[in-house]
Amino acid sequence: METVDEADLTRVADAFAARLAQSGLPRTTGRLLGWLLVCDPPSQSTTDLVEGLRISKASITTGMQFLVGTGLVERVHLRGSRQAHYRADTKRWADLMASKLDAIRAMRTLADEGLAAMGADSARGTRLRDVRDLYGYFEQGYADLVRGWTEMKEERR
Amino acid sequence: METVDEADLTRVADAFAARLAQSGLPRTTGRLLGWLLVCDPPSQSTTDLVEGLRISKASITTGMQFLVGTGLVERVHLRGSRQAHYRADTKRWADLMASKLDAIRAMRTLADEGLAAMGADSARGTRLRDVRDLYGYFEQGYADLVRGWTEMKEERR
DNA sequence: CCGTCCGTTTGGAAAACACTGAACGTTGGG
DNA sequence: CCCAACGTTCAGTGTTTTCCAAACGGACGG
Repeated sequence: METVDEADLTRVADAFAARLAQSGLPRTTGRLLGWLLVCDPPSQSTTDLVEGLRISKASITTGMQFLVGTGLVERVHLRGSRQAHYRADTKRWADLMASKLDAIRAMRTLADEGLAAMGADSARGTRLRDVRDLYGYFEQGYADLVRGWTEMKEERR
Repeated sequence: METVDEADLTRVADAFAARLAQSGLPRTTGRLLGWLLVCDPPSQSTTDLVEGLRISKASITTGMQFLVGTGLVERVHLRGSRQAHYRADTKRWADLMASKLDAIRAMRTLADEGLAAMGADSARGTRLRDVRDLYGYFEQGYADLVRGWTEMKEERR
């Protein structure tokens, strides 16, 4: 059993962080999340994280507040230790994908409201109708996708 | 033919801007894009925009550089006018939706690379495998969605 | 009741960002 | 040849964000 190079793992965590940063997540928060996906053991204490990622305690607190808030990470209490431990909850990543449906729906709704604000049949509405049709299509299809995933997970139970 | 209240339209444009701002788009750029979806006439000169949106010339230049760069807006030259005119190109919004596929794929790739960096069969890889499966599913399904849209548009031609 | 070990809050430094007015270069009309 | 109009670039300002060190407060062991 070959041991895994820790430097490789931090690189993986940082790669995740870089990608997540493009979605607006702060760098340190992304590093926390990425690290929790690859670390060993899967549950890490604050001091573990400070040591492994060279991030201040303060940043860990704020980052974890967000991650625990979204459910992507859960706090666990390990017996025998008074420290807080954190563990990635991969089941919740599906919620993250599902939440994008809200963004799509919001855009479709916006287009509908815009159309209502003008004469819905006027030539001026052509552009908004295009936008609404596009988002309407994806709203429908993406909702099916999300449903498909959850159903697949349920029947595997 | 009832005339449309211009204040209502700026409100629609601003609503779009607010939504797009949540995706990281600067406020003024979002207002430009929203306005071009509802304005009349559909093609607007820089001075039209300065007047209608109370945005500085400079911001219009930089905002339009981005919007034209993504293809969401196109520059048109109206005969008889030396001014640059901008028009929303709603066909390109589909590209925007398609580009999200890249983000999904990037995440799936990241997970795969992470798995490769560790022993792929180790128990440690469970979390990354979960993530990869999720993104793999959505990568596949979303690609089908995008394809469905383009095919639908092509056969309507 | 004291000292130690936690995590959180606070205050602030540094950097990134959005937006603007003004200066600039270019182009067409007179 | 000059003037006016137009878009771009530049430099500066105010705001927001990210991150940390230090102060703080609570809980447990002795």
